[in-house]
Amino acid sequence: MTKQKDAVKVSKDEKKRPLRADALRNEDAVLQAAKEIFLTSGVNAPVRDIAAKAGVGIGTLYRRFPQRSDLVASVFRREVDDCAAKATTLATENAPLKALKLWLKCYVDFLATKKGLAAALHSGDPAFEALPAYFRANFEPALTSLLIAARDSGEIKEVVDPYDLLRAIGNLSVTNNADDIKHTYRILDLLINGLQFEKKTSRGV
Amino acid sequence: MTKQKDAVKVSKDEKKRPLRADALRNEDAVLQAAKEIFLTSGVNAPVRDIAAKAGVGIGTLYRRFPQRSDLVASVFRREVDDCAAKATTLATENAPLKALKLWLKCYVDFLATKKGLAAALHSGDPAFEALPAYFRANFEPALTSLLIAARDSGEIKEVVDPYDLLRAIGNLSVTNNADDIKHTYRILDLLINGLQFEKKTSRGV
DNA sequence: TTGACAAGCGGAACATTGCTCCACATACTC
DNA sequence: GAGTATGTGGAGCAATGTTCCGCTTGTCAA
Repeated sequence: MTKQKDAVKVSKDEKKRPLRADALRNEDAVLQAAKEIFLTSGVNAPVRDIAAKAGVGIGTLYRRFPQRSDLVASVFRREVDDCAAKATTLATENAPLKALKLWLKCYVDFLATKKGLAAALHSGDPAFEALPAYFRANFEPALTSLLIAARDSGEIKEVVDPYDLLRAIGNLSVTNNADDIKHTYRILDLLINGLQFEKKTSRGV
Repeated sequence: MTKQKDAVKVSKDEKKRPLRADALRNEDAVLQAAKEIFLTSGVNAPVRDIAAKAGVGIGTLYRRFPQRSDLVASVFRREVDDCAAKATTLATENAPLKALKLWLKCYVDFLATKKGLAAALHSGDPAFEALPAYFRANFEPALTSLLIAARDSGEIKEVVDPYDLLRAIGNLSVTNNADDIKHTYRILDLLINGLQFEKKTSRGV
């Protein structure tokens, strides 16, 4: 209503005001603390522990994340963002095939830390409903660009459907235990190897 | 130590004494109540509700099932037992193929009520670790005998690997929503149909 | 049938944890 | 520097898992 608000509004593109600096800091601290605690104690860790680790009060945490599940979902989204963003970084710093390999390893590592979350995803909590779509919406383009770059450079012959590949690796990781990650890496090598050569025409069985 | 105890011990095969009659009744009531409540409210339903529905005190429930997860696991085992036992019943009351069909439908229904449990199974709680093995140890023989009977009677041509079939149907059920059970039935019909005819030699792709 | 007592029962009480509320603090605007 | 919207912190509430223990009851020898 007032001039000030309008002035502020102009400087920002949507809401009335930017978040206060301390609020931003706190939000970041909470997400970081939650990420670490989820990793060590699982997604069912007490909210109090997360607030304590982040050095903020419980009220602060709840203002930003009204429900436990909101926090879990935010951490998840943030990690998806990080992992997907790494595709760009890796692509600029490495040859296409190398970038592809490195990123797929990142992806496996990402999955490896999501054990407890798989259970949460199936809990029926509405806060989690959008996560699979978010997952796909971020990872599929990331992998697609890596695959295309590798094919254009001639380092791989085939471009598999990115979603198929993501799912295949996902299934690998889900079925295996935490310490089977070596096994997952080996199968991953096999998959990458397969990408590098002309597909033979399959016949019979 | 005393004669009495020895006498009792002889009449029983393992522990010192049989469970008191009321204790047995209560255990049964709790399992029944838990089964119903898990179905309507999920496996996270309050323990108090279950005790109330069973008409017993909380202490009674906790004596028999020291942890929530013990109760969940017991209910699960009991349902596995029931479902597996039905294979025998159905086999004696029906022609082999009919028995097979009916049992697979039972199995689908069993799976349909296990949505919340899938999440619990991946929660990492040690009480659940043995459940997948229990699942397989009971269902695989049950299905095997039905399949063999149907093949011996000539009603089906192929005997697929029972575990493959169990898993395939399991995956069907997991991927689909609760009201997609009709769809699962249709695919199940297809599978059964496939069993009834000679397998064609596959070629290409 | 009865008495003795171990086995079992029930629920009050405690512990943990998700979440709310509001008096107080502080970053931002002018 | 003052005023105020914004944000903070943690006490406290409610729900729920779990323990504890005095009372009740099924069981069995006599």
